[in-house]
Amino acid sequence: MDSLILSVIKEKFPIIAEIKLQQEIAEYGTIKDFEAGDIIMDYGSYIRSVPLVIKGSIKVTRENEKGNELFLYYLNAGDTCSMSFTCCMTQKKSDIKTIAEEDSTIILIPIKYVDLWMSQYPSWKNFILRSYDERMRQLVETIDSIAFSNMDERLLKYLRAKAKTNGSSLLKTTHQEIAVDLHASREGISRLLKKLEKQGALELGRNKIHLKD
DNA sequence: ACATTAAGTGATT
DNA sequence: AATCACTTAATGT
Repeated sequence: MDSLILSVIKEKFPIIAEIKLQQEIAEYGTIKDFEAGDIIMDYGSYIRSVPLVIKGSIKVTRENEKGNELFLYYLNAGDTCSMSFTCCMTQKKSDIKTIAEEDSTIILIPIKYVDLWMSQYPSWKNFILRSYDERMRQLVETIDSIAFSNMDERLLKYLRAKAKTNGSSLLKTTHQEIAVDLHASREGISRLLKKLEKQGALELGRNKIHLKD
């Protein structure tokens, strides 16, 4: 059993309360490290385990058949990937791609235990359901920001989410990257950013955006 | 100094 | 708002 996992679970996942469950996670989970930019899961891959994020942050992106990408949300320490449960359970290919936003560490739980613990440990079931609920809310928010808000609001939301997940208001990114994530044109993003800069919401530089509050 | 890549601009649809 | 066809600016070699 891995005592590092044990202590990190206690610290980052307080909702997982049963000692016995913590020990099982430590016994059957494996730690994996990723460097910023690493692709953790790609479209079309089959998933055999569920990740618990213990360090860093992970960017979750959706892609359609034509290769159009769309940013969905970030996973941070204490989060898990809700998509991976259903993916595992139904043996379907992944519809999403996950990339390490920063250097990140996750614990991989084999699907067999994810399933088993649902019936054995109330706090596990609770944790899974709560994660689902949270993610669902976040997705709905994302959907209506796509459906109803103008691009500049969406852009601001995107920048704020990025700042939050990185714990810094100085974002290292390019207009092109943002355009891909938001499924917009680079020129459009440049113009909107310029507008936001004039409004005093941020400061622009090459490869960087300084977000002001 | 030169090449490469990011960002800005105006016109067109 | 997207796309095109540039221009300008920043950066790496």
